[in-house]
Amino acid sequence: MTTQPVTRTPPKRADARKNIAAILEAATECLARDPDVSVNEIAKAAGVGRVTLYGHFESRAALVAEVVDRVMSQSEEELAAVDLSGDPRDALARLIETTWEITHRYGALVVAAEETLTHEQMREAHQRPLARVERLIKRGRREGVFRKDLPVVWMVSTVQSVVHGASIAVHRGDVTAAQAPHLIRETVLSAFAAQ
Amino acid sequence: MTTQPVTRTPPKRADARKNIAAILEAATECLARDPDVSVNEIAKAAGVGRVTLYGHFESRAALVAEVVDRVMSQSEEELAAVDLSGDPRDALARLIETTWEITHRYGALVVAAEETLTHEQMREAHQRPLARVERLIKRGRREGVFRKDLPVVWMVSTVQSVVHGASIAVHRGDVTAAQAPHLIRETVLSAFAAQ
DNA sequence: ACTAACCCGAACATCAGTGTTCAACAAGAG
DNA sequence: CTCTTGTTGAACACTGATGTTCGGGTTAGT
Repeated sequence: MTTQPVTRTPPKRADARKNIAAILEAATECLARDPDVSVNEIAKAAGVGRVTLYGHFESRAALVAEVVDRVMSQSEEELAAVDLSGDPRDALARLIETTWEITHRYGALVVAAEETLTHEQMREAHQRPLARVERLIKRGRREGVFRKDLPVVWMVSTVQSVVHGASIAVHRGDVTAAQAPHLIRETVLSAFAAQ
Repeated sequence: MTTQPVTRTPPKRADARKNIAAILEAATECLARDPDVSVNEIAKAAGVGRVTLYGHFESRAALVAEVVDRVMSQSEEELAAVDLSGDPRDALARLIETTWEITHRYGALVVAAEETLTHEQMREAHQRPLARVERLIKRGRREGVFRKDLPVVWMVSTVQSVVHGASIAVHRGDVTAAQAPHLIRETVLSAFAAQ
């Protein structure tokens, strides 16, 4: 999925590759700020003409899909590198830390994805990171450190809610980005603790 | 603010008043489902011509503002009726119950408001309900039943996050609307409990 | 240096939504 | 009953966005 299908066309020219990279980078940044940003602004931010952009991407939707795909695989990589062994509480804290960084970095990009991608694609995109949290929570319940009186699916959703809420709170200036991970961790772990 | 300025014009005709009511009702329902709904669809849902709608409301923005204003004052009324005395935990549970009902009922209307209203208007709209939660949390901290190691503003934001997350979870079918209040209450109270 | 690939701005077609005008028609208030 | 207010669909202008075409200019690769 993240591996590109082998193109049978001769390799692109150097400046074309550079422009494509610049467009993807600019699009990622722009969409993270404003999910409804126009193609025009993305092209301008990439230092490139709008026509050039359309030369490399079939449509706005295709560009957004490509950006989301890249961000997703990079995020997957980061999340896969998190150590989930040991005390589930510590593991969840580490997972939350990384999840927060990703969420904060890409801000409103998820909104752009929601507006562009199909529900099927969205479900697929959420599947792997969600499954990771779910596995960890289940282990914590088995080991008796997380409560068992709430549905697992709710607890997973709670992690997402609090992380997302923190992103908004930071954007609003209520708390700083530096203290956010601590607040999220403290809140979620208290909510999940077995009594 | 919620009181209409006394119009010096003669009272509207009966069918006009009825149509205005139908439009406001339809707009509330439509916007709660899709914040980007077109004026056309709102008019259709109200069983009225688009021109008629524009005869009663200067613009789409004016209509949205009116809808938000009405919803806000009704919500304010409901929230003001909540008994906030007694054990802060029980009081917060009651407040959460009502907050949940309102959030669930009006769904995506807040998104429509964000897209239409100014930041000033949004801040103003959030001020009163937020202040209510904040006062209650502060009292709970003074009385030693809520933790003091997290910023009050963060705790307020947490309530919002979890309620909003529950709305999404219900919409996604992960949990039912009936069990949502219980889950929210259980989660938030655990997160806020003094250790 | 030559050529194919690429860039770019301007102009165009298209589309969806907003907001307005008009003229015929319907209905409430007195 | 009648007159004023209100409703209506069709048609229009306008806006902002997407996506395309064209022609001339530029640049990377060999």
